[in-house]
Amino acid sequence: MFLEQSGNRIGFGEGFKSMTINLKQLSKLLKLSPTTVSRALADYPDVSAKTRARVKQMAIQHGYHPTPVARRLQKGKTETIGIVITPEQNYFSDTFFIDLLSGISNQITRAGYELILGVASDEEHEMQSMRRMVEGKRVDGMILTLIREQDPRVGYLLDRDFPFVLYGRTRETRPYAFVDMDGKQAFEKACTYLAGLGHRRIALLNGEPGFMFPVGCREGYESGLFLSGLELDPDLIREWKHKDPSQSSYRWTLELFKNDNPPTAILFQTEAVNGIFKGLDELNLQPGKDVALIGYDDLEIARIHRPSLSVLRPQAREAGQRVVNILMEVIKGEDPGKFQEIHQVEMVIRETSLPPS
Amino acid sequence: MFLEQSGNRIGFGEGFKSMTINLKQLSKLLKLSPTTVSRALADYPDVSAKTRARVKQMAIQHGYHPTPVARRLQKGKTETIGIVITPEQNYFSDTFFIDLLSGISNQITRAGYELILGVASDEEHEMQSMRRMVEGKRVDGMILTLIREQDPRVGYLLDRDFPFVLYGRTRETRPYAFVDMDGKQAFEKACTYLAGLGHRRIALLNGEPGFMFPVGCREGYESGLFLSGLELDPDLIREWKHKDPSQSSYRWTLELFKNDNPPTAILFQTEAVNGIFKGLDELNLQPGKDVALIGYDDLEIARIHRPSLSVLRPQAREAGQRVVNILMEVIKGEDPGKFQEIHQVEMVIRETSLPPS
DNA sequence: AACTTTTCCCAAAACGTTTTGGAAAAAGGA
DNA sequence: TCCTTTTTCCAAAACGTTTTGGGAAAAGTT
Repeated sequence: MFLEQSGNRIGFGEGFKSMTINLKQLSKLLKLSPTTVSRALADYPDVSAKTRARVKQMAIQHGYHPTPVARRLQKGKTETIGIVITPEQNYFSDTFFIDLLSGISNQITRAGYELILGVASDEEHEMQSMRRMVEGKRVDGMILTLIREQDPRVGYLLDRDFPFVLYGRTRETRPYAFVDMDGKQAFEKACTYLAGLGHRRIALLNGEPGFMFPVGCREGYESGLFLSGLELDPDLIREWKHKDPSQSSYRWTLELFKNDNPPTAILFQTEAVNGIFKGLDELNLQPGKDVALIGYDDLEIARIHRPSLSVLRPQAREAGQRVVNILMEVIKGEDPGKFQEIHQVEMVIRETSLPPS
Repeated sequence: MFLEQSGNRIGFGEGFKSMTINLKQLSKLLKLSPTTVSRALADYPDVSAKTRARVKQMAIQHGYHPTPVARRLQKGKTETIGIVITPEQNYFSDTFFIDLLSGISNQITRAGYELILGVASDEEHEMQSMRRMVEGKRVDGMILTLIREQDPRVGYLLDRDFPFVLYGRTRETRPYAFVDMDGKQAFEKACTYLAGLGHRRIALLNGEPGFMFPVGCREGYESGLFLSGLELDPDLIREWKHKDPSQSSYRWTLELFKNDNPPTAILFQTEAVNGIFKGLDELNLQPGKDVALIGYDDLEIARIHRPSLSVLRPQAREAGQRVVNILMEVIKGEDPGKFQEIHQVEMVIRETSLPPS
């Protein structure tokens, strides 16, 4: 292999300075001032239609793009949004989260902004990664996910008056912007639906305590039982762990059926479905037939499993887009308290939500 | 809710300009020139130890961080690395990919750089997202994953002499930097191991054609057969699709066992394991007992499944770190052809790799 | 024709750093 | 003491934009 051929790529250490034309050069080419060229490209009204066209054409011809770094310095904005993920908490196995991220990313791009990603191994690093972004002046705003009941990140950002939007909610009295799914309404709907089918023993295999989402799930579950005239039986409520959803939900599934009066239906987050299937299999119970199942989140497995899983389906992409749009408003200086959205969740009935046998 | 209380957060539209102290202010406080302060913080030798200490102390006291945007402009670098993911191709269900990303992210942070993320819905958007980063002067270098045999991204970047590193390889004669797992060696090892146990009919349920990784897997598989004195039977090779690994691998599993002389062992990428388990279940075959299984990638399911799955385990975190370190060298101007790493993959024997019954 | 308004353009400043190219002060050597 | 070297600091320029605050020319008005 001839390595000599790489001799012509010297000087890439110059980064964005090399390669392309800049404003001054372009303006020289056009025999105009940089001012006019800049304003022409930005569609200011004080440059004639003719020169504007000429400028734009020349810009395209030479592939000119204003260097973002320079614009950012002048504008005093980073044009950048930060997000920190913690794979430890297994959020990622979710196609749901990817959809959310996809909505976020696309909307950010549309706004001409950038999304910078931090990957933290635990709660402490999560905070550390966020502080680097905020105090290091690397972002104009933050997006937070996987919110805890008491979430130090929220207090931190509120104290600094730094723009942010939550996907989810937390226990905090000061106003802040968020987009959340109506987990309560979703679980209430699923619960009353099952009760309507005749189920009397409905279990809840809930997410990890400490996080905010399971709180709403439980509220919806209890409210659903109440509306259906059913008693709450604490023995029918269990909580799995983020660290290994499959393992813990498997154990708790077995546990649920040790009951003298076992459940005929289970509500849960779809993340936990593998453990549940495994548990039911071991108990020789057919999912959907012997035990009705409704999961929250429409993961791939829900669709491909036979019988296919009835689910509650949050619109993650849309939510992601809303999060970004709201964050842009907050960055502009709008009052975050004005932006508190709770999105409805649709229920998709498939094969695992039959009446009790 | 009293919204008036947010009256004190006016003016955040100023972005990073507000909030914190800048170099000039800090230098005034210290009665030094900005030059000296800057150089003191950067540990230049031409500032006395005493003032250096004084400067650093004051900087910490006031929480001063040089504004990255300004530094980038001056240095002519974005201090930013780009990566584009395409969830469509289902890469993300992999804890493996998260580990890779985690290694990448941490190493980038350590270098004081930023990782910007693009999320593309398909191949075309993938290219578009990358072009935005490269031509828009938003990054100093790119990281590419999920490489295809013919990958237009590689040609594009080579043509522009733009720094990049592949996680994976492609068919390209010009020299480029990459970090790859030795899929060939891994599959060869797994294959000879199974043959050593007495298996004579070993199937390969390979990844999607068009991508580069399955090419190595197949080579290793064939080489393993050869080394073990076994014939290659094309009927024992099938390929699933990225779009729905479970569904397609399920179908191909059933297909494999329609054979008059069915396999007693299957090699595959762990992504496809759900489909395989389902297929075997339907055929009343016990994984591990009736059919030996070795998957590539140590996903959660491999560990928690009973029987637990024997796997080939790539060190994703380390690979991610290497990718970044190499990219930094390439950005500095080093010859990319010098950096071509192939990492060994270890085999973890668990419960699904027994001799044939 | 003289004055006013509108249209179109531009020079200079600013954004917050780092780097360049000295220069003054201190220390060392004769 | 005078000259040389070393130490320590700094003013000014530069990075590539956008914005500010006009100003000249053209068009409209009387």
